[in-house]
Amino acid sequence: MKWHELGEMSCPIARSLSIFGDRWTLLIIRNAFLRTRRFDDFQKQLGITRHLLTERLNRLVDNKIFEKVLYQEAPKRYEYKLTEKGLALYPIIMAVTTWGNYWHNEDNKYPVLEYMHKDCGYKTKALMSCEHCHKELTSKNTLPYYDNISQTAEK
Amino acid sequence: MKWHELGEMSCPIARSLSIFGDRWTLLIIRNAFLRTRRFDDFQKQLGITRHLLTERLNRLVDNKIFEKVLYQEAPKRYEYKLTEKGLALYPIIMAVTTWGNYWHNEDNKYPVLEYMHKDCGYKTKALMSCEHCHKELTSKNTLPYYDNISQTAEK
DNA sequence: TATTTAAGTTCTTTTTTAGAACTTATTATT
DNA sequence: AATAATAAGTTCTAAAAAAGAACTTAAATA
Repeated sequence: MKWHELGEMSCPIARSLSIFGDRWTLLIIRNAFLRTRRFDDFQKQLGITRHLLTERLNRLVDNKIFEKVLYQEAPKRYEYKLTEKGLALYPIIMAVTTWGNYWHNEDNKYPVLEYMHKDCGYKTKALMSCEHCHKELTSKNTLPYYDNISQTAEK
Repeated sequence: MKWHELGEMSCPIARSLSIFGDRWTLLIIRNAFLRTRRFDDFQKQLGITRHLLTERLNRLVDNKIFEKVLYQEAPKRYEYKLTEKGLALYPIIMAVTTWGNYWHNEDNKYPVLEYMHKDCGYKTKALMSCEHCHKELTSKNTLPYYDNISQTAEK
């Protein structure tokens, strides 16, 4: 399967992975959430090659996850700013963080990245919960399905 | 940066990506949640090369996300079953699904994968919420930090 | 006996990634 | 005025990873 084929699958996970299913893209996005916006800053913070960073940023712009915003006229310089679509990736960042913190951290070898919920003022954990009853969602208590089953064939 | 270096970073996102930061691994895990357990079934459903599938399954077993369970004596055959650590990846699957459904789906070209919450009986959306006040967590209202700041240097 | 099933392994080719040096336009420093 | 620094790339070559197809092995089945 090639990249572009992955992007045309009906499964929303496959389509998402056609954008960030690699070693670097979610790290770039993580740093964007930490307010990094410029090419050289991403490059220095991540240690990614300039070549790859160019390619990844272009993909993210093409997919409307970043927008290029002019910040200097001569020579023209742009920064990369998360769009609304990009900001909507936050739950993924939190879910990955939470798993890495508590499950992929044998003997608590690594520090735990905590989250403070500013609205209520408490240190919090991110829970996946039901929008209806607010209880936690797990693989045991949820059932995935396509509404229109005829559209689900992935061939 | 090499794979193994990514796995030794203190950032939980970087460490997580050292396991599933590629095109295939989350798809394998998605299918595992849909009850696929055997080598040939993963291979046929995904279209992944047998070579890569072997490599990925081994990595997942090494990292205790799958366990190999003997299901036949002669010749010995094992199936790949999600461990508790593997099941804990479900919020990531849901977060990726939700984003792909609602944000990476221009003109509703692709079907929306819905979730039913069996406990309350309603069709639901997965929300990232605060374990304390149960309100939704977003990049605007949360603040990430390491408790022990001295451990956070990533070099 | 020949075919099928299941889970890999081996091989070659193609694609991606890593790593380092180079470019371009402008501003700041000596 | 000449030189160095800043910022955002681009252009190379070498190394690593993935794609794709064929082969292996051991037992069950037709």
